[in-house]
Amino acid sequence: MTSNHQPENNEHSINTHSAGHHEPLDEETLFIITQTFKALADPTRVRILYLIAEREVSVNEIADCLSLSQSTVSHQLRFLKNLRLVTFRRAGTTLYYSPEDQHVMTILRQTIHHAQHD
Amino acid sequence: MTSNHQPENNEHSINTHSAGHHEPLDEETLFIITQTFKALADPTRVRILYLIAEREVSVNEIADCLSLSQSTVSHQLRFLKNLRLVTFRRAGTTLYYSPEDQHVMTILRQTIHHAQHD
DNA sequence: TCCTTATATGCACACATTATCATATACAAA
DNA sequence: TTTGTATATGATAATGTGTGCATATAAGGA
Repeated sequence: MTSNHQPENNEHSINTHSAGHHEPLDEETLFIITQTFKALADPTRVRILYLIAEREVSVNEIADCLSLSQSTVSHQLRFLKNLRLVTFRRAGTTLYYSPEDQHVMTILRQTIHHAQHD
Repeated sequence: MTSNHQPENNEHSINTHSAGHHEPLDEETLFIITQTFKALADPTRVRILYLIAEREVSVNEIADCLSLSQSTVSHQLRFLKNLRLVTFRRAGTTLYYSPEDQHVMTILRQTIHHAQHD
C-alpha cells in the first residue's frame, strides 16, 4: 500500500526563490497566471483585444465591428479593465478603449501566429 | 436610430491573409487560440505542466508532489494530451509524462516570469 | 430643465468546467 | 489464472462563466 492519493492538506513551503530545481509556484503567482490566461481563453475577449490592438475603438464600434451586443462588450471590457489589460480615453460620452498590458498583447500575437502557422 | 447592437448573423469575409490592417480572426484560429489559453487558465494544469517541465514524471508522482488525487491528475493529463501539450513514455505499467508543445511551454515560462517580476 | 446618446451594471439563466467517487482497463509477477 | 499496482474513464455534483434583458448612470445639447 503506497498511497491512495487523496489530497492531503499539507503545508507548502515558503517560496525563497531560485535553486537548480524549480520551486513550486506560490498561490499568488498561480492566481495571476491563471487570471491572465483566463482573459485570453474566451473568443469574445480575444476578438476585442485583437480589434483594439490596431487602433482605439469605442464601445459601440466594437459591438458593431464584432456583431456583439453593447452589454456583452461592456461586460467583457470591465473584465479586461479589472485585470488592467485595457484602458480607455474619454471624449465626451464616448469611451475609446486600447490595450494596456504590452506583455499580454505580445503573448496574444505570438499565439495567433503560432495558431496560423502550423 | 443608429444600431441596437443585437448580434446580426452576418457573413464573415474569407480570410485571405495580410494587408496593412488586421483581418478578423477566422473561427478556426480563434478556436485554437482559446483552447490553448484554456489549458493554461487552470491552476492544476499549470502546476502539472510546471512540474513535468523539469523532468519526466509519472501520474502517481504528479499526484503525490502536487497533493492531488490520481483521478484528477489523469483527467487533466487527458485534457493536455488531447491538445498535444503533453506526451508520455511507457515503462511497464508506469507512464512518464513530459511537455510536448515547446511554444506553449515558452509562453508559460514568460508569463510566470512576468507574474513574479512586477 | 428635459431629451438623447453612450456606456455601465445587477440579475437571471444556460452552459461549461472541475473534482470526486466508483469502477474499469492494462500490465506484470506469481 | 489470480493478484497487485498503475492509470483511465464515466457519472455526478458543485462551482464558475458568458450573455441578454432591463435599467441605471453620465455627459452633451436644446
